[in-house]
Amino acid sequence: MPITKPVPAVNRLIAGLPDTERQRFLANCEQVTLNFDEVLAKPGTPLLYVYFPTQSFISLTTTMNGATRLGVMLIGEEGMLGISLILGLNLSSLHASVLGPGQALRMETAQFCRELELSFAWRRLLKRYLYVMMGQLAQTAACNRFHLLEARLARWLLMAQDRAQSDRFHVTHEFLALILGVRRVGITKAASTLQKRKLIRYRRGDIRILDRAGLEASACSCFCSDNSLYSLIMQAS
Amino acid sequence: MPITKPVPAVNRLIAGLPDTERQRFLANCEQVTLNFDEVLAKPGTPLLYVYFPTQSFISLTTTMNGATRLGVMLIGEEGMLGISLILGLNLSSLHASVLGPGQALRMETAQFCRELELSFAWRRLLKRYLYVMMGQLAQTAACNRFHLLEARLARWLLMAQDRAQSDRFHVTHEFLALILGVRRVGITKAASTLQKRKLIRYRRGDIRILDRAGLEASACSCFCSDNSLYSLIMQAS
DNA sequence: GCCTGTCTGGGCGCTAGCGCACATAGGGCT
DNA sequence: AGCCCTATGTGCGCTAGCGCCCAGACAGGC
Repeated sequence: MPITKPVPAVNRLIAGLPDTERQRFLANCEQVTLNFDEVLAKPGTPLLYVYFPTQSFISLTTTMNGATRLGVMLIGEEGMLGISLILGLNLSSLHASVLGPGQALRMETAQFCRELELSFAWRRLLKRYLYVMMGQLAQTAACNRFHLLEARLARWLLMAQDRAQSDRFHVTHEFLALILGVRRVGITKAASTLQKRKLIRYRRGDIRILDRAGLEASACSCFCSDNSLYSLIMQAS
Repeated sequence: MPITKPVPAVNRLIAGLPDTERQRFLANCEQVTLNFDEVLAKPGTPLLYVYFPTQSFISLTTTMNGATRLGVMLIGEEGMLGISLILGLNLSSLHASVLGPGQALRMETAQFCRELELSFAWRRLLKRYLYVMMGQLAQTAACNRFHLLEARLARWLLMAQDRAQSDRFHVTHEFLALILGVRRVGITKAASTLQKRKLIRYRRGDIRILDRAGLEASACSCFCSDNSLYSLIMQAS
């Protein structure tokens, strides 16, 4: 069995459960390693498992006309994949793939539905999480419309850093272009500006955040708004 | 009491309830007239009433930094205002104002919560409606990113026509600019192209759809996707 | 060592939409 | 009638990002 990081590998949603429920839930979960670029959900198909990233993170993208894609959400240890089950629907409308490889907990969807029925705490928590997601979705929509690429890129890098729980992660310009809905060259230009300002450093897909504060200053306010909304709703008694 | 239109004034969500529940629910509703530009919800504040438009429609917009706004959703007889209550939160994250004046049914939020607790059918219906809204939100995000203004305008006009249940309604270029997140001049340009092509006609804020089929051809595919998603999810047994 | 595939950088002409400023026209009010 | 306010139309220079293409640079496999 591989040695895990010294940091306890938890998921914030699961951590939000009352002690006894959490124990029971964890006992029914399965620990898995997610590999880079692994596809966990396709639009229009049901999910087999729900996932709770602990040290990995997942990217959700919309698909238009089957071709064009656009990143709409990033899921790390603060969230889960499969939230639509709280609405009683096992149907993904988005594409989900692994962006940050690593550990996650998972559970079969049928089993998870049973857990939901049993646990008021789970339902309450996940309804709140869904509310936050909707808020962030609306925020992202506006962000894509109004903010300049450099600011959006900075925002995204910060979000990724939080979810990777590390100041380095792997993502190429090509991939960023797909997620932010721009050309690859656009990313190259924006990223190299950030690099010249010593905020980040990258080399063949390995990105490293050098100056988080500076990056926050370059990012649009959406990053802040998202975080405020999350803590406002999720920690509310 | 004013004479209503010959068309039966119903709301599709309410119509989706089983007969006995619908009767009871309607008995507890209040019929109101919504006035143009009336504000029904502000971000960060609780709702007093939930609204079910029957012949009116409501526009939802995000607010960024308090200033810039962007339309994200349109609510007519196919939907409701106050869906976040299904998540157990009485908190609007969006701005809601009346765009198409007319009749609507409303209920106090506290009362509505009680109805939700009592009715499995309501919960099921509204969870599905929320799922559809999320899908449409993601679609709109991508639409705003990729599609040209003229197509987005055409899409919006079609959505408004459906919700107004009429081929004419009132909305100025200025307002459209706000909702679509562009300059007023941009709307003037796009709208006059549509007018030259005899798809629409407008004069001082009074818009009339002349050629729906033609407009559909000019609109982006998002209009179709939205409708498909709605009927797929809402009519499913 | 070489070769191939992936990743990053840069140039060039183009367009949608921006910001700003001004012009015209209809409707309602006095 | 005269006036003002709102709604629409137009012109001009500017920029972010597009599409396309090619160049260099590094890594891994043979």
